[in-house]
Amino acid sequence: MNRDCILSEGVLEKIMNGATIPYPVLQVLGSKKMVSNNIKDSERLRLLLSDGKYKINVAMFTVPANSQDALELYSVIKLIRYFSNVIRSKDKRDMRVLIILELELIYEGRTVGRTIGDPTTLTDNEFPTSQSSDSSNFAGSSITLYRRKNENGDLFGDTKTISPIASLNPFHNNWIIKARVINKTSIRHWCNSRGEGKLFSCDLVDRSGEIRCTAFKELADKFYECLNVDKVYYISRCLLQPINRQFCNLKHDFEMTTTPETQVEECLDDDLLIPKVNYNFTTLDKVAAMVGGTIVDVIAVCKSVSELQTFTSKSTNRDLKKKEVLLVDQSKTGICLTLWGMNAESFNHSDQPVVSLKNAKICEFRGNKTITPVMGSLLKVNPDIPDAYKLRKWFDLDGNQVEFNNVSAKTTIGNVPWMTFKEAQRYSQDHGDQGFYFQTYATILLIRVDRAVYKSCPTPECQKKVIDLENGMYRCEKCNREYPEFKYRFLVSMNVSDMSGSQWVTLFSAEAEKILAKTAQEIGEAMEHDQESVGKLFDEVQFKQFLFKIRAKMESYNDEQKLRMIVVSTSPITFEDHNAYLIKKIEELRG
DNA sequence: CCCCCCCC
Repeated sequence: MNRDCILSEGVLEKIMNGATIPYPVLQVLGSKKMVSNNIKDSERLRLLLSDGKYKINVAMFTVPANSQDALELYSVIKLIRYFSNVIRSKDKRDMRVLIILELELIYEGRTVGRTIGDPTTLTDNEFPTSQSSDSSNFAGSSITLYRRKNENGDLFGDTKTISPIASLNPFHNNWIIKARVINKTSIRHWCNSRGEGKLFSCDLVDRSGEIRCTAFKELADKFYECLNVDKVYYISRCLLQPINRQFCNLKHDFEMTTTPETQVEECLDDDLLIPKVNYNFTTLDKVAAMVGGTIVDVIAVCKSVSELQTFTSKSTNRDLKKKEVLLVDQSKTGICLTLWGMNAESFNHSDQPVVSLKNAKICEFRGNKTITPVMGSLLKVNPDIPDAYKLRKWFDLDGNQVEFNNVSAKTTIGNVPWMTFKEAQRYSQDHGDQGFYFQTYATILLIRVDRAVYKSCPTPECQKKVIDLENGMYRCEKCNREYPEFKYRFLVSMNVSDMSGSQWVTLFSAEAEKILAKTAQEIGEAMEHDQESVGKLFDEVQFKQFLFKIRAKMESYNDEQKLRMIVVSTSPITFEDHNAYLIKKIEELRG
């Protein structure tokens, strides 16, 4: 095969003069592992590359950790992402290099087996080494000369150029950035098979861009107090590594790690030109299409907020607090924001505010997407930014009336579809196995008083029914233990009816307590002494009407398929919503 | 070098 024509002949001269040529094809004529001071780094290569006409020996490439490809002699590669940049070498000489962020192996070296063409070496003199072509990207913004008296003969002692964050890369060592900390995590400990330690990270911005900086172990302690949110710092001598986009959506190809040589110095004359937060918002319709685990920035209106829910995790036995917020935006998409712990408790905004989230995680459960803040996320209510005002205006003008496509349908908030019991029974024939949610406006007809409460295991995380040994002890089969006491719990079976017919439904403690306005303990104790009063209490609830949100699922009992319906929430009916549903139904009937 | 972030 004649491969003489496959290289992008002459392209290196253009690239090394600042041009960006899409996907140049080059040949590897040599490679050498780079060694840098005190940083163990076997994956950085300095490459000798040829375009068939010219060759350069100043191409740098960080081999991705999972790369299977070997860049052996004579390989032919295609550059996917790259740029040329001026760096200062150890001998303080400026030189222009080609930095390759991503490449594709086209032909393995052994199949090519020779040098293509007769390339001549392009030397430094043939391409410019002034910073001008780089700085033009940041139009007179954060490239400033930082002059300072030499106080301690230290790093900032002589005249230095402040580098834009966007220009940082692993091949450029003598940089200083002037950046604002816009977000900082707390110190977190980890322990896994590879070891243990602690860390924190913070996000840094300047006018050119943003980057994450992480400090590990003793450096976490050293720098935690030195770096504070909203403050501006001069930072230098961190290690740059390719970004892991699974956990960081900052717009940068690299992230930084502090080293023992890292210098941090607060900039006391706070530079107002340095922005506060760089958002990169994704609209909710796009969020819905992304895979679980992705980190995104979103801005949306809180259409509704659930009650605080508290429960115990079955897998970890931990007590959890949760609140669900329905987020909507102009893409007519609704998505559930799940808040946990402190975030859930402190979120008390029922006035439909705008919220912005930086670095929130997309979660996926049975195909339904939700969003949740994670370590390193930044949640703001009514942020003072143009996007927030735009959204506010849209929602107040017409967003309120829009019907949203809720992509977190299987949560207790948002658009749970209306169905009558009869419709739900029919729907369950095809969809009952995986379960579904619906809502209906129904009347309580009958509560089974005798079995409304049961004696449960006193261990909070168990809840299993105990056996009364009738000697003052109660046995839990699940815990395989006997206890001197038990705890009453609700398991209420109720017959309710809507316009289509009646249905037996189950209520657990939270909802039963709401309807009966008594705790399971109170009812249980009353049952022991005064069954009549309990009967009366249940009579009072009879014929009361609620909007029932129900989870329906086909379950098998002794080889028999049975449709089980669990009430997940009861609330007073809003006739506005119910009427809108009825009108829609009537219009459907009229065709 | 973390990357867990909880529930159905």
